[in-house]
Amino acid sequence: MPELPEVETIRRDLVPLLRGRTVTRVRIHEGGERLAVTHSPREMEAELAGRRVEEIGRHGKYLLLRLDDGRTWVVHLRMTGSLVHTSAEAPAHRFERARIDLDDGTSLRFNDLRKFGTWHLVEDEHDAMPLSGPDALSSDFSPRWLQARLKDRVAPVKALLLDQRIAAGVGNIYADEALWIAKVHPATAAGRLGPAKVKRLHAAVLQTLEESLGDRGSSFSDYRDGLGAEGLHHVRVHVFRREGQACERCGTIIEKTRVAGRGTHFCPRCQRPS
DNA sequence: ACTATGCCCTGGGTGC
DNA sequence: TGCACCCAGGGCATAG
Repeated sequence: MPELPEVETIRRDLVPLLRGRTVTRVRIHEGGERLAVTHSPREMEAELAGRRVEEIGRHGKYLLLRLDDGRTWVVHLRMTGSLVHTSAEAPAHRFERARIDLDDGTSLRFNDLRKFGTWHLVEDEHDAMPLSGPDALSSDFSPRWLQARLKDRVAPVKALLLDQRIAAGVGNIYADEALWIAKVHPATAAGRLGPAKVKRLHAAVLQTLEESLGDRGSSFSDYRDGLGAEGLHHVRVHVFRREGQACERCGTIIEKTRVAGRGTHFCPRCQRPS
């Protein structure tokens, strides 16, 4: 599941391969009717053909391919999507949903087992991500901002960490990791966290995202970087999918439960309810 | 305004 | 070996 560190790794991989390149042809394969949100598959193919990619940006988990006609091609990988640069001749991945051929004879493949990934082609990129707040690695995501967003809320703090309006880019892996680092129980009513704990949680979010980015992301299942390789961070996580194993801080067995409708991993000793 | 729930989708894993 | 069932979850819609 690509979250901020994974999408940023892909972005950095693709910048030198894609910037300044012109799209010669796009093919959305049979069964990809839901991929292009703003256009039909045939329209999307036609609109993208001939466009040059000027810049590649990112906001939260969205990749932003800024085109020479002023529009932005907004790509979201959801849980199982990947965008991998290959030769034109490389055989299709088992779950290839679309291919993008470039003017240097290479191609990009959009692979997505569960078909949840989306493409938008828009004049204003905000239209493609209306519920996104500050990117979690931007200065707009500050301790003060987080404090204000959590104040008086009774929802579990984990649910709010997953809310892209509060911290765009945080997903299930890094929410669990940040809560462990900050020693906060995931089901704590957000408004009950004092300023010191909120500050600790904010720092923990940055820490886990940056550590994973340094490892080129986590490959728990389908995530691949822009060249098709796995990330390295999944072997260094503290709690995510480590239920039944010892907490590396205190030795207590990590538990798995359900919070905000998501699988949630935590240390019952380090992260006592407060 | 906030919170909870269900939907989308499909392969992999489990239990019988 | 085969089959039915359940699980994973980001973003969004909807209900309460």
